[in-house]
Amino acid sequence: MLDIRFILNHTDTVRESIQQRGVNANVDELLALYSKRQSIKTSLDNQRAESNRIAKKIPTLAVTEKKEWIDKGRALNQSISALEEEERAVSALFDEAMLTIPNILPSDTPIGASDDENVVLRTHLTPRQFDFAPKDHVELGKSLDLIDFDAGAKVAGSKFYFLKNEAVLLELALKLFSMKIANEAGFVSLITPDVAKTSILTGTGFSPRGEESNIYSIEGMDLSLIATAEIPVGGLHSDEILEEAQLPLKYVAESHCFRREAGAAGQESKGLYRVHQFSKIELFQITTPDMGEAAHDEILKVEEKLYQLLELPYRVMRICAGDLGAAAYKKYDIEVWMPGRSSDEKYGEVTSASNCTDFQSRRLNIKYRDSHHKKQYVYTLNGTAIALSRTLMAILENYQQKDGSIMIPKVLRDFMGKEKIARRSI
RNA sequence: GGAGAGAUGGCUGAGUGGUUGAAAGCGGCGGUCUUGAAAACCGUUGAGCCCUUUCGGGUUCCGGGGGUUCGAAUCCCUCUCUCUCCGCCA
Repeated sequence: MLDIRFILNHTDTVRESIQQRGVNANVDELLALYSKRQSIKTSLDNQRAESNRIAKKIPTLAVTEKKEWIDKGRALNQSISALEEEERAVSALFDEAMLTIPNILPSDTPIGASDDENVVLRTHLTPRQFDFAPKDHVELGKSLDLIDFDAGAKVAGSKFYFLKNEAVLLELALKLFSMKIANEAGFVSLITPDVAKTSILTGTGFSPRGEESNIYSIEGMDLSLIATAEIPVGGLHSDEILEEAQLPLKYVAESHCFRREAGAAGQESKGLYRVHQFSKIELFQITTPDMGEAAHDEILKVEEKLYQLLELPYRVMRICAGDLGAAAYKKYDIEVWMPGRSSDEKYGEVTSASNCTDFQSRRLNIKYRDSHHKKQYVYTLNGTAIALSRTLMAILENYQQKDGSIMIPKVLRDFMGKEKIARRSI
């Protein structure tokens, strides 16, 4: 959420962001609601002041005079109640409108409507040339008995799966490996609740309700399954005032992700690429505004280090205006080479690092006391260290051998206790 | 799941219907003292919103929501959370 005063003073900047992102948000309506709310509030304040004056006066009055003023107070309070109701209604509309306004954009944001217009910043490693016809991870997962989509569908529906055998070890190894690297960079490990309250969801910028919501809500409770650990970790310090000396706070969390992915289908979502449940390791930082840019770079650096150590070919993307989430001011993705993908470029997104500036912290109410003892909103940044299922599929596809076996990346061998996944003799 | 106790400012903790936005202590900030620091002493110190050039003024907020009353931190209802005991359980 932006600051309403910022919107009032920089209306054109906000309009530009809305236009460049191509989102549906009406600033004029918001401003109209704001001024309507203000005028109601002003007269409400005036009436309350009068009511308080009357209440204070009564104990000083003679018994004979009291009745008259008690009646006056009662009458005034009826008018106040009516105004309060009006104020509630307008405020609700105003709050709703505020939620539709996205973060602003830095001036160097690439212009574009969709992920097609994201900009390649750099590329690491040249994709391998196969001297045989490579299989995709679905085939590999089946032939090596690593992933069972049929069983997942039977138990939980389509787009659920069981991991089996070395796929389980590989996932666990990736978790430990990435946690360890993040720890070395000063990130504190967390395992979070897998559900969160609506206020935390909306504070982080997620919407649990509505047709397009990507969130599973729990029937009859004010709880939803989390779509990323960004949600509970963002909520961890909500309603707190931090000391500047505590910042930056750096967290790395095991992130269980539950997503409805309503309407997402087709070749691009084949196999493990787009599923209802997966895990990742998530990086999160809480910083002062000054530190934001450096923290963003640091998160990206950790991400790149992980994929470099895994020796997977990747490219770093700067995300264009139209492909940014509402909370993100600036965002980088890492895309890994996945030879089994059907798209032309065969790179698939595995991480995403966002600088959300104070957009989340304003809703979550996370502040810090600066050197002048002034309270300011913190910046929040988040990024995927490793998307486990997508990295798993990238490893299967990149490390496959002519004989159908899969080599294990060197950095994972100690965690796995083996260096190769071979066909089991049945 | 049952029974009880509680939730007050950055923290501890008073406060059961009318200058209580809130005692006291701690912490923070400013000052006196000191070569410097500590101690001591003095002063100051919650947040949001609105009006105001400044000074200042108004309003809301004592876990959340609702109610009683001219007036609620204080009374009533309800929800959430914490603690103790019992039950259940990995």
